[in-house]
Amino acid sequence: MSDDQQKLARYAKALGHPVRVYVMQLLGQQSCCYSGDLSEELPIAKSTLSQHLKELKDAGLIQGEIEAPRIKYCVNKENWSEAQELFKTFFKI
Amino acid sequence: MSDDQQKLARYAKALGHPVRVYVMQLLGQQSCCYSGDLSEELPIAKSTLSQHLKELKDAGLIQGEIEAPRIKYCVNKENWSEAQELFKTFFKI
DNA sequence: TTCGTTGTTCGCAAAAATACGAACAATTTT
DNA sequence: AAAATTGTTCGTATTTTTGCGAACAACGAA
Repeated sequence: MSDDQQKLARYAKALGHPVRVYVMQLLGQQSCCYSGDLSEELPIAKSTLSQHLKELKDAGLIQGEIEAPRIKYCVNKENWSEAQELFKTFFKI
Repeated sequence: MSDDQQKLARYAKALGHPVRVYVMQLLGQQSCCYSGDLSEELPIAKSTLSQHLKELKDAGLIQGEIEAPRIKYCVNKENWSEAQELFKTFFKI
């Protein structure tokens, strides 16, 4: 069980929920977003959304920047690239 | 939250554990494998491994074929291709 | 038919994920 | 300073995941 397999599993796990996939896909289209934007579109409680964002942050896929009184979320490009590479290799693309 | 996002999340979830990534990666190199082969290489109980294989089977990523007294596991090519496409699009490769 | 091999299923336990509302904190607006 | 906005954290409950050993089932071999 290699290090890359561990990392891939970690990223996959973070993407293992529809809400989190949705968020990442949105951040692919528009570079940033705010929790409030998401909250309007998604049928979940704010606290639940916050937890999903935390999961993505903990996995390293996104990062938050304070822009008072809001928080601007963006893709963590470095880790996103890593995930991209890992999945690319995994699927032998 | 689209259907594709649901599917992607489902596949990602199935790949969200190192053991399961390991199994899929092995099946990428050699077309098939037996539970016994994996059991020797992985530091987990047979019953635990069996559960992980069931997860991959339930997600549609692998399929088992009886080859008494063993079970031959292979990649489910159709679903694997689907997953491949979904991730490809997701990562904009 | 009895034994051995292979792998699943069962029963259990502990940990993690999911989800919600209420309370809280930080900052801006009034 | 008071009120409004934004989003996190807390407390709680439910469900799912992970893991093990023991028991079981299916089949081939002796």
